[in-house]
Amino acid sequence: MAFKPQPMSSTRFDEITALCKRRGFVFQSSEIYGGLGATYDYGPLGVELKRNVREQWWRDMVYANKNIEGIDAAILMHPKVWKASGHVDAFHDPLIDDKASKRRYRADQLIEQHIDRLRSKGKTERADTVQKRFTEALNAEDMPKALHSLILSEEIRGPDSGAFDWTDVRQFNMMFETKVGALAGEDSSIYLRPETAQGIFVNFQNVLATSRVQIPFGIAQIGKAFRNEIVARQFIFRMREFEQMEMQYFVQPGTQLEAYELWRSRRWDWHVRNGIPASKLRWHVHEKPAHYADAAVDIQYEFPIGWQEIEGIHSRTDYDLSRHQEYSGKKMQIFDQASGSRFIPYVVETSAGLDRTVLMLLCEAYRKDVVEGRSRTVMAFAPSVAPIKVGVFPLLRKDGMPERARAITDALRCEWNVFYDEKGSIGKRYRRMDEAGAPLCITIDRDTLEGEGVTVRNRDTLEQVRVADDQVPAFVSDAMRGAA
RNA sequence: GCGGGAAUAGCUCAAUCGGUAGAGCGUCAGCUUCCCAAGCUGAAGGUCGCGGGUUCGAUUCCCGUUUCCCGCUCCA
Repeated sequence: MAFKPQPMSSTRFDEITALCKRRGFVFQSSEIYGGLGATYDYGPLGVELKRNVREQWWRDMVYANKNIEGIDAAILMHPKVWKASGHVDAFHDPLIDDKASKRRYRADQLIEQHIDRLRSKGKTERADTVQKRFTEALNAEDMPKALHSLILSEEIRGPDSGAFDWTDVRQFNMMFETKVGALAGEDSSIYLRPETAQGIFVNFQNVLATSRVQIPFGIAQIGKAFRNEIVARQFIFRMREFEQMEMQYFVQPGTQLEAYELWRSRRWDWHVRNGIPASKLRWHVHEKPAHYADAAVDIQYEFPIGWQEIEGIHSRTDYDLSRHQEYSGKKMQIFDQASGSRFIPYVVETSAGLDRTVLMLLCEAYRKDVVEGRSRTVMAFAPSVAPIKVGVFPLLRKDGMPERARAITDALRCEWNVFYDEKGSIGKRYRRMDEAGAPLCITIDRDTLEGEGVTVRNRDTLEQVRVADDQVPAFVSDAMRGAA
């Protein structure tokens, strides 16, 4: 996965994060205690935005496809899951820093290179000795320390600096560990899942047996995942606790690339439908897919901080199911009646970051423009994801306008998230709703009391139209579905 | 994780050469105004990021720590 930070042009990104806090989209976690790194909370507007994204995804992935079912697996899973998936090995790297060059290396790889060098110089005996000590160190109780002393005693130097100025070897475990009291065995440590996909794979047979789906079919899930990032920065783009929207699509071996192409375009279109212009999206093809994949591509969005991945579409082969079959001893096969054969399905994965999608929508929606010489800040959300759908105001706080406005608010409240406001000048109230991203504002004026209907103000065009009272719900409905 | 910078009201910032802090905006209460914020009045809100040290006294000086920003580094 390529992560190339671009030079920050980022007053704009800062402005967006500031607005998020000011208006209640996103707060830093545990702020009153000084904050917890790379962890954020969603405020009243943020939670609505996030819920809307989640619902749009579920609608498009689960309801819109008769062969896709949803699940909601636990965050805690049996430790063997992560052995089977390869995460235990892949997430435990012993790392060491060269203080001179400020570069970081895998400690085990430094030693392996050292051994290779000895061999190529013909110092076979010496290489064997080091190899033996290396193997011992890897199995040592304090493996990082053992590797460290081996690097020191062999006087292995920094490959880039030639210096001999190392930090300690530290093990960066990307998975969060926690304890389960009742778990049998020598170790009660278990992990908070680093991805939601495995919850789908381990339930593959359960879903197959209970939901009458037939291959090809998909299992969808939205849920939290946890990664102990070494460097976690850039607001909610990279968090230690984050939420994924994943769908694993199970297909006949040999048809995976067809499914891969299908989901590539489906996922791209979904982002466009949420209001992201295609010009701000691009494909990023993995030249060297991960060990389990035969094809992999990311959808990237052009954030103010540069092009960054928001979703991956990966053809994962039968790697995961095969591994679970091997580690669990349970069959992960499907019986094909037509041919009478059994096979382990291939899997095409769509894996989108929910928080990243939210951040993308925030960045895309944010704009400043000028209305009659006055600047305004607008969150131009698509109606489908806007946290507040309609603001309702009495033009004046008298003559029965507030009562009338409240009645209209209550009528809309059961279907839409509406916001009633009678404070301050009408212009100020419009601007407040602009910052919250409400697509429509309804204003009750004297003519409304005379039976002339209400005015509906469009956030983006600032146009106002008069709508009869009894037509308001239908008008709002149409607007929210994009008809207006 | 390393190096550099920063941290004062919700936000943007000021002041105190060491003697417990102000403004604008925002928020709240009211007034005014029939349609695009910065009209009027009033109020709330800060142990000056946190902990320790020096001092009669620390927001100010020193040390540590946390968080944020920038650069590097890492990432299935």
